[in-house]
Amino acid sequence: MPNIRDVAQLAGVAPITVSRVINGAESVTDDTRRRVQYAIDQLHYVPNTLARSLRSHQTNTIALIVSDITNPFWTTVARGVEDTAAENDFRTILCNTDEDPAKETIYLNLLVERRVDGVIIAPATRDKKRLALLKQLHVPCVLIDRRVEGFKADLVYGDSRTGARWLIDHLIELGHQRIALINGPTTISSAQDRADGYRESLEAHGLVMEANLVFQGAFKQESGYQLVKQALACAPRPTALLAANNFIALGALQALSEAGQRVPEDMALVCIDDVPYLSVIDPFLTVAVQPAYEMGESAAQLLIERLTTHCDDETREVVLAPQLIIRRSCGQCQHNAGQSA
Amino acid sequence: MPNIRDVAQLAGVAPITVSRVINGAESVTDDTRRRVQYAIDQLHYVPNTLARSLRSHQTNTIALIVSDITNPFWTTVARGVEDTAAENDFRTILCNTDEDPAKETIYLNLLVERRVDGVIIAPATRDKKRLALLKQLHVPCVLIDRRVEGFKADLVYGDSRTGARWLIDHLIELGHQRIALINGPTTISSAQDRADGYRESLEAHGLVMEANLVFQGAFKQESGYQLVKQALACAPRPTALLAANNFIALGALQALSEAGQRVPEDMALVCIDDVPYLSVIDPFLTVAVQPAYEMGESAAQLLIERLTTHCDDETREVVLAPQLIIRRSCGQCQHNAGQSA
DNA sequence: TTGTACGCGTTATCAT
DNA sequence: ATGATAACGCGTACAA
Repeated sequence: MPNIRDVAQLAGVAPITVSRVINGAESVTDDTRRRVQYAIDQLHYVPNTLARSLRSHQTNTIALIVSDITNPFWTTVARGVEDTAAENDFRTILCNTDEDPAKETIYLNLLVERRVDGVIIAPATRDKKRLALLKQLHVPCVLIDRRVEGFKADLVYGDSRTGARWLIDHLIELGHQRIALINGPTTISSAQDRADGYRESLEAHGLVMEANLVFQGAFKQESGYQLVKQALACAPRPTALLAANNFIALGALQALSEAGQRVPEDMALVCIDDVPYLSVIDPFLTVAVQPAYEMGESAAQLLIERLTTHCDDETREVVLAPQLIIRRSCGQCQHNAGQSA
Repeated sequence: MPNIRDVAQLAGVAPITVSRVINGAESVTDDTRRRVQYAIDQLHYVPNTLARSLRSHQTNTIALIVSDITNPFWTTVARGVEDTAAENDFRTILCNTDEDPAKETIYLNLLVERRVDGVIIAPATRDKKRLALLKQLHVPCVLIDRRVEGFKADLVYGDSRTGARWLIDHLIELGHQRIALINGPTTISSAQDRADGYRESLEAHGLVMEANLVFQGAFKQESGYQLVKQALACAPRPTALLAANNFIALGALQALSEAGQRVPEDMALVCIDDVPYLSVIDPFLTVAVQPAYEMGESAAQLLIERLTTHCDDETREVVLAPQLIIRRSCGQCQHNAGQSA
């Protein structure tokens, strides 16, 4: 593959002149520029980013580490990050940990090896040990979707506590009294927030949180499936379910379908985040949607600002409001930006 | 950020010794190794991949360029590629063109700038001009899902012609005579294959392909939606639809739902590739699934073989068989690896 | 077993 | 406006 010296030789100039042409420097005669450009075209020369980055100490690359790439919530976040990064001439490396701390460690090392300029991460656990590497090497970092206590970094997350509260408010207004929570791992702040919102709404309506109606597992379909099977065995049986995320809701639908329970006639179901593609068929699910794309945008914005200004001032925190979408079986759709209460 | 010389200095050795320790060379005393490792830990030293690649002319990175990252088909392909690459100690860069040739050009340049070792690509069009850059610079390339006539490269694709044939066979056996094809852009080989299979099956059953029952647009939900609305206006109306991919099927479901047409009572619907998440609710769609994961695996395997053997022998072609999944509204599922006829 | 010298491709700095 | 030189961080070739 041709290098800058090959081009320089063919154009009869010094390598630095080629560099100037590539980078659009002013101080080059139109004539030399033409000759250099001709040589570039002739040789199909493409500059080597590796060498460039080695010199400049900048890769123009950021990383996004998510916990589940199969979840449309995260792919939407990724789009927000990538679009914002691209607008600022940054490339994005997308990594998927599958909620596995070991994978997270591997990726963090890999990314530092590649000298990414910064990292946006949804940490697999609230343990800050793994993130320490970034701090030690002064790699700027933005936490997304999940807080990590004691780790100083910019932070972007959705207010899912409020989202959960709205959903439970909605169910209670519809007359439900026994509402089960099918949650993710409460070691993760977002799951904790949703449990908090669930409890707060119940209490605000003079109801008590019953321990045997609160289930926790993973943010996965299989977990939702298993937990809802358990929930259905409760006596008395709950009349409504809050799924803590979209995949849990899918598992719930699966379990309910197997048990011959119709939604919402036999069992009400609401969840945080929209359930992919489902509304095409039967748009009945009331959900509190987190602004995934905006979360990605916001995180990338914070990171890139830090990268370009190089100022190490106070960390910033962005909390984005959810959107309640109330859907009924009749097919009507009612979108609601404000609180439903 | 510390470099190899900082570590060497702290350990009281030469940089090359540190290099040897990092790369697990035998010829290092246990004592020096310990001292070096201590220095590495002390400084939180992480080797610089950029410099390493600059020296070795190898980035251990391949690229996968897909046409629609929102489609589960492609994310599954990506998993196959990434897993296989990772097993062979290669990293994968994932790029999404959204079927836009301009984006494709940009990505190809970007990837060459980064000196990826090889590229797996689903070309946005059958024009081989954009791919020429790879050839000129001797960057190994594997085509996936789509053929490009006159472009010599390894090739992996699913036999969707057979898939389409099976699906139409199935519909005809159920008694359907007027079957519409809702296709993608026939400039793409996979769409062409599906049209061929459609026609072949009709002819094999003594039916003729009616031009006004063949619709073509994009491999997107919106396109499927619009085309099915047109198809419903046909007189006499078709009794069955073949959607050329899963997103087109989603658009079809949307259009049918709006028109008050139930599937399959009022209109039969089959498609190539499975429709994401839908079977959780109502597993009624008969589909011909392409082995997406295996396609990714296979493509990565071909590419990495070429990278490691450095031999420029003949190009290879891998055609993978689809799997017919016949589902009925009653909830029964019948999986069928062989031909349904 | 360990070290020295040099080169990978590019750009910053300082000259001309 | 253009060029010479050195440096980024690492690994190969060869020497000690």
